[in-house]
Amino acid sequence: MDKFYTITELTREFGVSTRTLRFYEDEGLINPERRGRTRLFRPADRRLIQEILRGRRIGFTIAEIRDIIRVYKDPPGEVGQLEMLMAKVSEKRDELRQKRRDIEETLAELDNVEEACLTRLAEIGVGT
Amino acid sequence: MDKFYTITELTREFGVSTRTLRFYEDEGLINPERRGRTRLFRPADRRLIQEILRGRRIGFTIAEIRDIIRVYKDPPGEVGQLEMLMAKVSEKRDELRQKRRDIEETLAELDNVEEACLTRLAEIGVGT
DNA sequence: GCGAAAATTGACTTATACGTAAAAGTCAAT
DNA sequence: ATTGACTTTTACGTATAAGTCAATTTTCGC
Repeated sequence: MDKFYTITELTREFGVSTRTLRFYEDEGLINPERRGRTRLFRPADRRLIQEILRGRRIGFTIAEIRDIIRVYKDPPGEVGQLEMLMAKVSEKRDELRQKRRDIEETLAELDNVEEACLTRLAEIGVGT
Repeated sequence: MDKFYTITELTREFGVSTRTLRFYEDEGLINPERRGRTRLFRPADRRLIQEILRGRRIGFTIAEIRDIIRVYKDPPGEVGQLEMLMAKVSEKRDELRQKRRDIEETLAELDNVEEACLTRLAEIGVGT
């Protein structure tokens, strides 16, 4: 098989621009192969992009996403580095839990907003 | 009672700068009273700031936060406006649910990262 | 009512995450 | 060899959400 994707195939699949994928490469998040100058994206690259976009959706910065990715490719060898990373992971986890709470609360609030809209619509409907 | 807060009390409580709160005022998110030129923040303003920061944490833009806030203050009177708002609410809800999924997945991944770190640490520890 | 501390304003700067334009290269098909 | 669709690189531009700085007020404690 040895399937690969072109850059535009992936931009279409994920709804991002070519600029975005090249930017991610510049930032060292992905490293597609080349045939001449043209990028060849392998399934592994594709999965990586999915991860990057997931990180992006929850508000991670490029640097943070890079840190997470790096653990897999190139796990740090020094104890100090490992401990720093674990501290960061712990911090991120707290942050994500906070975010999850925020989302729950905001979802509840959106329900209120919707209800307020419906009430208002009913008022208008009755009045006319 | 008629308690109020100064701007710095709130910056300390919420860990933001005075410039940030003034920025939110410029953007029409809050409207603290004035005694002379000095802002007086009432409990209602304080709650509003909590909401704004919650919105910020989950990645809403200022404009989106403003839209949500406006519904309470000044619910739209036209049917068209109401329907537009409800469509937005629905969209936001989908977005938040996606984000919640992303967070769950990333939390799971952070567990993996941590485990990888621990394994690596154990290896190093044994080796030396 | 005075002086330090706090608050205000405006103008400018910053960081992140791309967008956009220009100019040239690639490649398959005609 | 040319067309057309796609891709590349480089370089500069932009929007959002504040931060920084400096120059004034304003307020508070005594």
